[in-house]
Amino acid sequence: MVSQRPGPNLSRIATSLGVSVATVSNALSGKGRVSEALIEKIRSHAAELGYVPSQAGRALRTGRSGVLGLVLPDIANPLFPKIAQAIEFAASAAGYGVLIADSRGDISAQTEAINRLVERGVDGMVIVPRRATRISAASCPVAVIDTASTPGNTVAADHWQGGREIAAHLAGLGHKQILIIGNNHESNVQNDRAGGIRAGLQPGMRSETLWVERLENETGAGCRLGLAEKARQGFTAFAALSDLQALRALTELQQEGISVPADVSVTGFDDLIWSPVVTPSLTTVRMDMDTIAEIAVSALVDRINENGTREGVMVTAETERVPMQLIIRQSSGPAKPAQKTSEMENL
Amino acid sequence: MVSQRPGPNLSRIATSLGVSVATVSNALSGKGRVSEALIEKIRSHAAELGYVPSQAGRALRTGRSGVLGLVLPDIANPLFPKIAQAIEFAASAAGYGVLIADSRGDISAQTEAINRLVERGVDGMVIVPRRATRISAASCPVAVIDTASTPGNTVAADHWQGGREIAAHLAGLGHKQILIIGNNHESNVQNDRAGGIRAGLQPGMRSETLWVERLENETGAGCRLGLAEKARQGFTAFAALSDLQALRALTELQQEGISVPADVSVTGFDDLIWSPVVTPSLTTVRMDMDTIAEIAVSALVDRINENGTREGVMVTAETERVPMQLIIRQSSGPAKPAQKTSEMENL
DNA sequence: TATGGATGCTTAAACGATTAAGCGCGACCC
DNA sequence: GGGTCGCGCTTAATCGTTTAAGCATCCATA
Repeated sequence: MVSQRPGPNLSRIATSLGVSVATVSNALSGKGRVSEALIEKIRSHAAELGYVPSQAGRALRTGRSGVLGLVLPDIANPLFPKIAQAIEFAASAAGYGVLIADSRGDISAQTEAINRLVERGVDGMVIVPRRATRISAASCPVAVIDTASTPGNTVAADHWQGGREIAAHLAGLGHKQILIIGNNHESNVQNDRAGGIRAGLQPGMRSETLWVERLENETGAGCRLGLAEKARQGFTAFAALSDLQALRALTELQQEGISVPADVSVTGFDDLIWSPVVTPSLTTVRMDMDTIAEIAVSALVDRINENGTREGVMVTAETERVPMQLIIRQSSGPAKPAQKTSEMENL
Repeated sequence: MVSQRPGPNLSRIATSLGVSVATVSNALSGKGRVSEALIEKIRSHAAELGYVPSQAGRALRTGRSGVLGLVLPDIANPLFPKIAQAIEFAASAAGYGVLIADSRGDISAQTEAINRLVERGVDGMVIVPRRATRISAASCPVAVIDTASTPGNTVAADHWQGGREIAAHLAGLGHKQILIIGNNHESNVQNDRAGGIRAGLQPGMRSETLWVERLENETGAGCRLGLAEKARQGFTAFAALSDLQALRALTELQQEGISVPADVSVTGFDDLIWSPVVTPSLTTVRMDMDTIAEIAVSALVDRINENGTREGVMVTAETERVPMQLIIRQSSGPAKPAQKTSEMENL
């Protein structure tokens, strides 16, 4: 009843060439001692037969599945494609497959997702944690991608520095009053970004922070942010902590007849797919996901290859923060001279 | 040198209880003949020890890995999160894991990605093909999600019907001249959507199609679409074939001082994450990804469970097209009476 | 009282790979 | 010339699970 695997296996190659399975295995893996001539013969014959090693057999023997898990808080997050793509690429290059698991927002589902991956025998996993959750002990090496201020973080973009880049850019354009727009004040990432912006303000500049989530809890989802009013109050720059909020700000301002970047500037974070496409295209800060993924995966792979089991499962990397890159596009421009000096006196 | 798996295995449970491994296996799987009392004893002891069956051992014996592959043309496509989430959910519910593979846009990479999955021993895969590519024979069951007009398609949203919904909606609002905006005229999906729109036009309505890709090839990426000009020509509705193009259209029109929906209407496709968030929120058509994923996965699982190997690898499902749902938001409204009658004479 | 079958368990053989250990054999060294 | 070593291969054990087959035991039926 067992469905036969279609392809040939080691023993078929072995009997077909009149050698032992062990020799074939050694020849293909290049590990044992086999003569050059035989290696060549075995390899070509294996290729001819289209031999594909059985991961199951290998996994059973070696105790390694060759698969990494990727746990995401919510795949619907638009940042996900880049992360997944980068992780998949890095893992693939390192010879690993990637098993995905979505924790669908809630924390118990995150634990469940981790368990599912462990049951599937992943050799390690990359976790992008939900808000400030603590990773309950998984029985395999774990790399965490969140932000440097998260305890146990392995590697992440330097969100704080990204915030400073934004602040410096806006300062250079002459903006004095900056409205920071975030959607989740519990997110470590967003707090770091906002902190970076505030830390980068020059003397004579001030900022205020608008948490959209709070606004929505009070007045319902999809509500107006009231940015036109803010502009009238003297804010000339709207620094969103994610491109989604930036897009929201941009379209709301446009709808209200406020011109971007002539009247006010709008900036975002993450350089999501639509950022270059909207009009005006969005000035934002990009994470170097490829580098982050590569560091996370190679830290994970290094730990997996140390056969001596360390005490902790959390993996650490040498480089903990990867710089973010400012992408200047059309949505940011020189600050319009303040008209309402009464508001400026608030400084 | 072989790293020991941490948890207990069948034989540890067996010796610990003084029974044979086979009995333990039978008790846990409920397959053979074991007395009720012993089953209970074994199960509780296994749970106590935190026994987790080894997928590797099971896979080797049964020839099934319990893993499905998901091949995507380009994870960076913003539609991906929904597909991945839905597939992961459906697969998870059916007891399968999901291994992802990105073909990164190009066709040879798609073949490579498929091979990688086959090498990892997936039991089947879901493929969202790149444009009009033919799937080169994979040696496992394959479900294709594209559009009903693609040969070999397993299940997909009814893009044609979605187009008709849009057309009917715009017709009901009194629009006469509709500009269809697509980005890729080789995409089966986009062609079906455009075809559906055209087929749904009422007498007295006309449409024109603008392929952004062509425009970009001529004038460079990120170029203006010239929609304001089109609006002046008498087009009152802009029906984009994806929300990304809709967003592009919406922001360009707003930037040019054209009000949406007061002056013109904009519609999209797919109900992507930003659609409800932009101002005005986007009228669009949503695919029922959960249903599509469930159909695809269950067709795949059914085929996997038929141990008799059928000749073809392409899986078919009973329901081939899943209706799309019109989501009416703020970006579409009544057509403004035509001012340039000269243009209207073109009818 | 035999006989047949159901019951509850064990034995053992796979699945396909890896890898330590062993075994001739020729070369080399002192 | 005897001991040692390296080479090139084989033998055999092992990973953890599933499952067909076998073997007592006991109950029911003739």
